[in-house]
Amino acid sequence: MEDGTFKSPGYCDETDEDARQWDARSDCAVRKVADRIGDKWSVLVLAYLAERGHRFGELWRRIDGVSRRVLTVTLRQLERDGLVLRTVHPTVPPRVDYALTPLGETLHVTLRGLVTWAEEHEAEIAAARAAFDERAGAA
Amino acid sequence: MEDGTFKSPGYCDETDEDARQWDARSDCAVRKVADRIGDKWSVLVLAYLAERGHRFGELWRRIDGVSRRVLTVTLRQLERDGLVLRTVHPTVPPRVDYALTPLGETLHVTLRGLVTWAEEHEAEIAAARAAFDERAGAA
DNA sequence: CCGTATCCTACGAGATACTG
DNA sequence: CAGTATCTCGTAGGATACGG
Repeated sequence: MEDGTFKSPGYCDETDEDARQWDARSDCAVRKVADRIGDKWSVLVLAYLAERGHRFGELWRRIDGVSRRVLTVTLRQLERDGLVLRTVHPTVPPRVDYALTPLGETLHVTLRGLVTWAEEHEAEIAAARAAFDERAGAA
Repeated sequence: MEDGTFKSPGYCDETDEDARQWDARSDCAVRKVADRIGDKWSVLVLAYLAERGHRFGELWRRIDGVSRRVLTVTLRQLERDGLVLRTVHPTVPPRVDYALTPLGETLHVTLRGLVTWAEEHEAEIAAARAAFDERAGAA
């Protein structure tokens, strides 16, 4: 995340032809997107920017808990991947606006599916957890 | 951050009614699902199990790179959340089968959306990166 | 075969202070 | 205001060895 180098050994060097359905093949794509939005804040940033453009400090204030440094890093990654557009206004004091690119918006739409799933099945998961933990406690 | 105007560690104790669209509210659900499948291996496990049931060692061999310990932890979490079913056959040598629960399958379907997105936009992201890195290098 | 128990390291990420 | 520079630390996760 910090440095420019990319991941460790190659996950994406598959040659399986019969595995292209959704398994070995997709770990590549999934891994990539997971590395991108799987961190602690990217999804939140995407969510807020989907709502409307934000200035840096504005974003920072809304996403409470994130440090300026980490927010910066997060935004840089999203910018690097073409998901977020960064606009610097040469004023004083400086002003920087962030917004979603068209590509970023398509991702956001997809992400909503995940959020929806999470919201719809929150109760089921909680129930499963409770049951599991009780079994574990009983044992 | 420390001014108490917001909530520090608790993300999911919201009372906002007007925020239910997709912003502050959804960070809760998204955060939960992200914590669940945002780790290095869960998505892969889900993918393989969606294909068909697997035994432990089978899974371990297919997802090369994961340690037994971490695979165990991953599976336990998924089991705990009701996404994966673990069946122990009281034979000797022991045999343990893993499969997706119905809930797990619904998540898998949703996840495919993300994979599809990643595959469809892989090239765009690569291009954006190249452009970004070049700008960075030029500066 | 299917794990658990330990130990250990690398990296994500918070705190803090400084710059343009 | 919008970052950058350091330092530090918690923890996910790898290696390895042992247990049922």
